[in-house]
Amino acid sequence: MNQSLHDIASKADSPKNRAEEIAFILRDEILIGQYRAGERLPSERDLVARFNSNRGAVREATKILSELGLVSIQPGGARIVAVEQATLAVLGPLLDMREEVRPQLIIEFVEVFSALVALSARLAMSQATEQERHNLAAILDRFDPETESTDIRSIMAEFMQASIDIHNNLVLRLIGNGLRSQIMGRLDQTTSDRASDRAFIDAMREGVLSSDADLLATTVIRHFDEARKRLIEQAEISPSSLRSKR
Amino acid sequence: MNQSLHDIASKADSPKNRAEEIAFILRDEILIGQYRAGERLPSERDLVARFNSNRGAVREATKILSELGLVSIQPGGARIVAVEQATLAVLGPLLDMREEVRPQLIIEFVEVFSALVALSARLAMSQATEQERHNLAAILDRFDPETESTDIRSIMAEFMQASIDIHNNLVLRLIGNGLRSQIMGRLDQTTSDRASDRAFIDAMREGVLSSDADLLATTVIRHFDEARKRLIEQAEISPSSLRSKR
DNA sequence: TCCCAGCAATTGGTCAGACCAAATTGGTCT
DNA sequence: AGACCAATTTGGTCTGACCAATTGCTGGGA
Repeated sequence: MNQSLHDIASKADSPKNRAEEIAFILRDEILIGQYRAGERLPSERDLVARFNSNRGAVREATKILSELGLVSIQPGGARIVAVEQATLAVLGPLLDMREEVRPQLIIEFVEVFSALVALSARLAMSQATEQERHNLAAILDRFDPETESTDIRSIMAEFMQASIDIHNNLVLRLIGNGLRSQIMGRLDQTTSDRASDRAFIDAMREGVLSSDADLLATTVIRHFDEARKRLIEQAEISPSSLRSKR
Repeated sequence: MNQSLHDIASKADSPKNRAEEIAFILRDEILIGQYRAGERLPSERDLVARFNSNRGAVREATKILSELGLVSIQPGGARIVAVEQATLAVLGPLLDMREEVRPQLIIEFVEVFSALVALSARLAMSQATEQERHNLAAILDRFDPETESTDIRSIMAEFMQASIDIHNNLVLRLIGNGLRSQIMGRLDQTTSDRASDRAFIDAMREGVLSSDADLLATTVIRHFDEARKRLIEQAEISPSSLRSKR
């Protein structure tokens, strides 16, 4: 069977059925740039022939693509839509497929994620109970600079979730869901400065315990800004980083 | 013909085919709370009987729901998933369906949107050319406190888009897409303080022209914070606002 | 040469019916 | 009660057919 493309994509999503299998292959081909935006997707009957399947499965597959915002289906033909108009759900596949945009994409993610963590912390502080603040601090306490096992990334993710549980902002939660499912497990283990991490965590805990929203926000922003600068340096050093346009 | 404008403006999304029709009905029923999370969705064959359709259409419909994150389909049965685990795409329907959560949801949206606008403005300032900054200012200049027609909301939306075009952060763009498509045309025309709006716009323009990212960010945050407070007051005055849990 | 009306092929939308494998269910035996 | 098993239900796959709208070609007229 043809699984070459599938293997690349299988980092996170494994198709549950034939329709998803077809959808994922087509999705990856679109993201790779095999079809240009505005072009027509092969007709359902052609896809049936290509994938040796049936129209039912193919239609379900194209339905998925249209739900991702990658194609626009109309009677007469389906057309490819620019990635810029798609859904957050294309982020993960994009990270898996396009090696050359990975560094830049990760930087962009950090920029947004930091703002959202700062916002979430701020909102949580405005209505957290004593107990809830201690729970947040407990999450931060799990960080241990000695052991390599404790990943500051997972701690931040958990902190984000916990703070969302406090303020219960559904919009923020849904965005968080999207980002988490797309990014989780796709980030490299970049070595970070453990001492700086330690200081960051400590500042966070102080902010949480004293319920100082401003301190929390600035701490988060500053830390992620450093992380961003590190990432940019790495991207500039590594080859094939001269990306102008997507 | 060109129906994009109509599509965006129309409050209720009109199904393009039978599958979407079925999907939207089921989606709304789930969001209303007709099925509880964890419950089983009626079997495909039952749905065929109920909607007087065929399994192909019904399967496409459930595929859409699963893509929205509202149901989890497995051999043996499909189960309803909690709204909290869904996609941003449920926001719009939620605004349309659940009158009682509308005010709270709008407040939550404003909280997130303001943070994103502030971030976007900040990112844009860090790399905008002279020309681009003037374009941003031109958008703000469209605001005219005398005429009722100029909606500050649409100006902010346009400003957001323009700033995204400058920094070109794909993550932020995708989130913006999701929010825009869900919120556009579903917000009431709340009367705002035109004088305060004028001051806000002026401060924004000054920040843009002087490329002062910090001024921009604080201006945005402060203005939306006022808007939020107004919304909270309105929500507390209006009936059925004592919302505890979703 | 250019434009466009009209025709034919293509395309997505809908539908009916069949079989398979996995999961669920309900009853039975221990 | 609990473990086990068989029947039923359920989603997954597949075939083949017809309709309506769109598309694209083509031939005739300006």
